[in-house]
Amino acid sequence: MTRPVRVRFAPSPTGKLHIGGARPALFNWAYARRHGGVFLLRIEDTDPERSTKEYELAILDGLRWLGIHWQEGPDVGGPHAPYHQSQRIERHKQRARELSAMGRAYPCFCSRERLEELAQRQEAAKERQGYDGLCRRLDSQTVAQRVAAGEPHTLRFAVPAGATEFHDHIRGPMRFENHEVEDWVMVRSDGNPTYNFVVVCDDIDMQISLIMRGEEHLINTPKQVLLYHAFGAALPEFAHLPLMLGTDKKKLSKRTGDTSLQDYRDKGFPPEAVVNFLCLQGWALSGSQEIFSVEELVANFEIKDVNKAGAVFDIEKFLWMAGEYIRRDSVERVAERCAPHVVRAGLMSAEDLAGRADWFRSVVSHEKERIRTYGELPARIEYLFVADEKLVYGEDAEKNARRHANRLTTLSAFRAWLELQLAAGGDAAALREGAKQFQTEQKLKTPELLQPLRCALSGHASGPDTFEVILLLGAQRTLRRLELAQERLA
RNA sequence: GGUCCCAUCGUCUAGCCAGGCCUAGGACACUAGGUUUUCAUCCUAGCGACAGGGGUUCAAAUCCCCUUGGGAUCACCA
Repeated sequence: MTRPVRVRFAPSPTGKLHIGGARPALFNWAYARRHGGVFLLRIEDTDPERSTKEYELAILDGLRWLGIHWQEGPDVGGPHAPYHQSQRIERHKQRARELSAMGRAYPCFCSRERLEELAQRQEAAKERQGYDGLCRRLDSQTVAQRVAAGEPHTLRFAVPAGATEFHDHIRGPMRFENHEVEDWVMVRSDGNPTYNFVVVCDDIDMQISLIMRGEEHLINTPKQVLLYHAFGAALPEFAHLPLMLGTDKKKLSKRTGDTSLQDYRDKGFPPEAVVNFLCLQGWALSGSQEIFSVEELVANFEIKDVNKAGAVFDIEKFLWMAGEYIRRDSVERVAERCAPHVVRAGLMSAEDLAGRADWFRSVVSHEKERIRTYGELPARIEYLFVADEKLVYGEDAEKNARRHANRLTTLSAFRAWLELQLAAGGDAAALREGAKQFQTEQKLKTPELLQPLRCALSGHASGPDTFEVILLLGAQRTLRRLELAQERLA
């Protein structure tokens, strides 16, 4: 019963792409690539109240950012178009009529009030919740009359007796007793079909061979399996992925921090790191390799290796991984990706950046191993852009500088020495060597020279090599800052 | 509460399916050293887990059962 591999990701555009949603997308995509199948995108926009075009676009954009590509979808089309669920409604309605004609669904005239009452009664009696099947017992003549009279009604699926079984690739054999599954609403009183119905219609029509999705759908699956049987359609395979959890161990939500992919993108996480980290939540390449590429993922991804238990989203490890990707990347690319953050922070304009590309790359090369996200760069290098007079001395930096009683004379002497050195040219290494000599001649301990110096130049207690900072700043600003420091540190 | 799912260091995980190679491996975090003018990086070491109880077996983290704990879901939302 092998059929072509066709998998899908079917987000509903009612919000930004959630990181808990990006992972199933990623796994489906990897699975399709691994098996030479098709990965398609279907937009489940059947809730007009909450769906927006903006969200839809943002979701597509987010997926592309991660490097996930689809062969069929709303923007690229495909043999099973349309890929907007809302545009398939006539087909859904037709399928609903088919099921009615087969006697597998029946009209339900129960009012919302009665349903509410029923639920309350069941709750109070601690009975099983769910529809009691009142309208299922109506005789066909009565039903026909009431429908003809235009009485509002929903269409409910008539769940048969017995049990429903299916195999889950992650959880193994599953079995649900049908009497635990209520006669659920298939078509609303306004004529619009519900999720559990349309999702099956579309998955059948689009010949989906495997449905891989979050565990929250596991309990919906028997309803859907029953529908496949009713339609006489081939059952797809199922795989229910473990949930991504917040630190409270509950399903990840806005409550426990940033959950949208966009948030991490804005913060400057490398997309490769996001992909890698998302994979690591529930799947591992091996017991010892944390960092791996998408190619390695695709070459090794097996559903059976996916964990059953939910994974707590650990932002610390995520940040570590982001930093790891940045450190391993080239200066050129890190600079390129940091650029928008620097512009957004108002430090440089795009033109500045273009005009001083070499200088900026040099800045990045010295900060590359200190940042974990591209977004961390601006705050670290702001001192390079502020007016010399407005440089802020950090508390620690100033304390370190003031520790040395000879700071003013040291600064003054060093400034005089440096002025000559800078005029002569030379790289940071040469300056560093020269400064060592200066230090010896002046009988200074290293901190006596470098701590006041660092404070004067950057105002930070830590950062890149001081002599690199001098070159980054340039002669004029360096000397000016040393001058100012002699007043400010007095 | 009903139904369903799950259970290895604080966290992510390897090992489990095909029981012995496990004195349970790796990573993040944390701690202590080393390298560095500082910070970061890098290196070394340490801390730290098979939820509990029964079985099966010569042998169980691995198989079975129970308990406990956690989670998902109970819409005319997707």
